[in-house]
Amino acid sequence: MSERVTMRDVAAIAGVSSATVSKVINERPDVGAEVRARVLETIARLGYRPNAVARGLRARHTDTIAILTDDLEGIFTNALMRGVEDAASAYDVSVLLANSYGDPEKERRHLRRLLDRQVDGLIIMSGNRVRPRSGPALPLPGTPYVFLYEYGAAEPVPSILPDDRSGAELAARHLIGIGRRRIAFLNGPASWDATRERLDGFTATIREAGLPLEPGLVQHASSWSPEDGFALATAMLTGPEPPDAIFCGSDDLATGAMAAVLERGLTIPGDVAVIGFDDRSLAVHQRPPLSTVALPLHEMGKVAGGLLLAAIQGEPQRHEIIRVSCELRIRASTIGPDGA
Amino acid sequence: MSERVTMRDVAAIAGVSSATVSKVINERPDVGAEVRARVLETIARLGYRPNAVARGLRARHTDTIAILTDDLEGIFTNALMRGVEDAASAYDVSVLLANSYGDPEKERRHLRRLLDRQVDGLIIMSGNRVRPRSGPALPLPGTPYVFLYEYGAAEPVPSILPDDRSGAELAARHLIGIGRRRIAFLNGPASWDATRERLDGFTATIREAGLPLEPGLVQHASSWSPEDGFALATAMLTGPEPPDAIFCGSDDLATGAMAAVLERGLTIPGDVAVIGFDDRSLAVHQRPPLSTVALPLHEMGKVAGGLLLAAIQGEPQRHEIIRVSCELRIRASTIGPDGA
DNA sequence: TGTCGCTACGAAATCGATTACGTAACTCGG
DNA sequence: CCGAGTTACGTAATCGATTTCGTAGCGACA
Repeated sequence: MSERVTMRDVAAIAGVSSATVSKVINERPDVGAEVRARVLETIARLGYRPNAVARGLRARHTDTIAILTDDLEGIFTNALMRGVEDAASAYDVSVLLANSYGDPEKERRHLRRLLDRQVDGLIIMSGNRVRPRSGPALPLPGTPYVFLYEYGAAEPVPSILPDDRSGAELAARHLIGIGRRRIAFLNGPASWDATRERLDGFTATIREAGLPLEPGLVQHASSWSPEDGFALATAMLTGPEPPDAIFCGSDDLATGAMAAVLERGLTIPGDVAVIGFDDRSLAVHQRPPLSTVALPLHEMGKVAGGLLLAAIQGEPQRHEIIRVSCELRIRASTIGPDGA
Repeated sequence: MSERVTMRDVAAIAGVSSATVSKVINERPDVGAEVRARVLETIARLGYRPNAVARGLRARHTDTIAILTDDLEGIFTNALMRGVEDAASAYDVSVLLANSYGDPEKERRHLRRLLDRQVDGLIIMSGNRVRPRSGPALPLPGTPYVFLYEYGAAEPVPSILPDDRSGAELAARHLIGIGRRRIAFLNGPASWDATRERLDGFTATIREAGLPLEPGLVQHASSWSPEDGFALATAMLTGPEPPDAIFCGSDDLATGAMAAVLERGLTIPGDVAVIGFDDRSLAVHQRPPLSTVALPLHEMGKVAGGLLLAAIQGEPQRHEIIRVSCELRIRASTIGPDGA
């Protein structure tokens, strides 16, 4: 229970007023070199640290932004948050994480608390409450916010998304480039916006190359799970003309698809090349290691953080959807020892 | 930039003093029913929310605790944090997450910031700075803290760990129970405390059952990766007397081990039963689904949160290592269609 | 009726910083 | 040598709540 040393203590010992100490800390110009040195020395000697709560009260900003997410497993949040932190650390702003785990009530509570806590801005990865399906949206009084990895936001604020369409194009072109002719797309659930955009990119590229695009080659799974990937891939492979490449909507789907290929005694990538989407860490540990289209999570976070910080500094916010390019990660499931 | 409504506004409109408003909010007894109702009505009508920063300054507590972690991937942190949040929500305390991603400098900065921010307590899952290998530990002035999932803490504070020893016993007994006689232990790196404890539990159980315990049956991997699991399991299986069961130190190791078993044309669990440790989400998606010893992450978080909150309420802290029991999750890799 | 004890409320200090403003001391040109 | 301008520091208000303490009003009781 040792009493913390306050600014007054420093001032008294250094023989100046607390206003001067404050000026030294905030590096204001109107303080002499001699006094500054004495104050600095006293601060160091006493181990003084400013009380951020008191500072926040008076200064009317807390140098804190928050991420509001509902990512159950925290799979994507980690990388996204790291990007945001990288952007924020340049401004000496710290980042809070509030996870509702998909519970709207929790989300509401979190949002209220964050606002009570006077965060300077919000990154929203969870739109249940802010843009609810029904009922009024929670007002965000004067607090800037941006959407991150949230499809379909209509507010007049930036919204940062991966470039799903061009990501799918990347995958398709890669498979075409290694000589595949019957390329299947094992897409995610049709209800997701991302799958539609990826479908567009895939279809355009395949059509452009003059390759077949039969209904059987393009399927929507009903979830993103490996189990669904296994089931759908098995169905594709048992058809009359099986594909020689499968582009999967997620690494999990691809994991299941690879199991299906191997179980039928076919080789990867010799008989069937497989490529995923996301680049989750499991991708590299697959046998064979899974080629994939990497989601630019870190970069997306950086962009979101940068825009939010700019908005906090007073820059006007426009409504724009910012697409961040995906990156192709080529591994052994498309170019392997038994391939090409 | 709409000015936020303050307590004074509420007081003025309700025709009372701000002291009274404060009392209503904090549910103090000395306020009449009639006035209370009027204040409450005014608060609701104006949409007033108390400013947590101002409150924290005067009340000298912020109703906030923080988790300091260095978990790069955030694999365990998510579940742990959820446990902490569950414990904290009963006290209406919110939980901050600070991740150093293994960078000691970042950890130092986070810790300083959290203390500046006057958090009421800390859960430490990252001991670099608090108990550094070299150099002085950062003092935590009057702020209670507990260690969570941190081996080898020597401070006079509680330290919450999984019961690794009995977890290993659980696995060994299960394998014995399904009739296996040559049980191998593909343990994690020997430098980790947990592996030693698991080894103790495993050895004791096997010895007690009178089963063989040759050096070849007990191996340490040099990492926790599937690749190492694959390599070591392959070595075990190509020996003169291959095991009929493999207990792996992590689900990742087990994933590699299963691949090794299958690649040699053996069946799981028919020829070789495989069981892991951790119960990461990938376990259930394996083919076959992986039996495993589940780390009680959620419960550990709850215990840690509960103890920290108790300490904040003023209860004295003892130095004790609290072990939380692991749980056996039996799936098809030990009891499957081709097994038993 | 006078006094004691409660109850219910308000005035004002307080938490620990930031900041607008006032003012000595000093500089410098005319 | 004087007045304006600059520099360097201090005084005091302020941020928005909590909390201590004082007191008006009331009922009860002797």
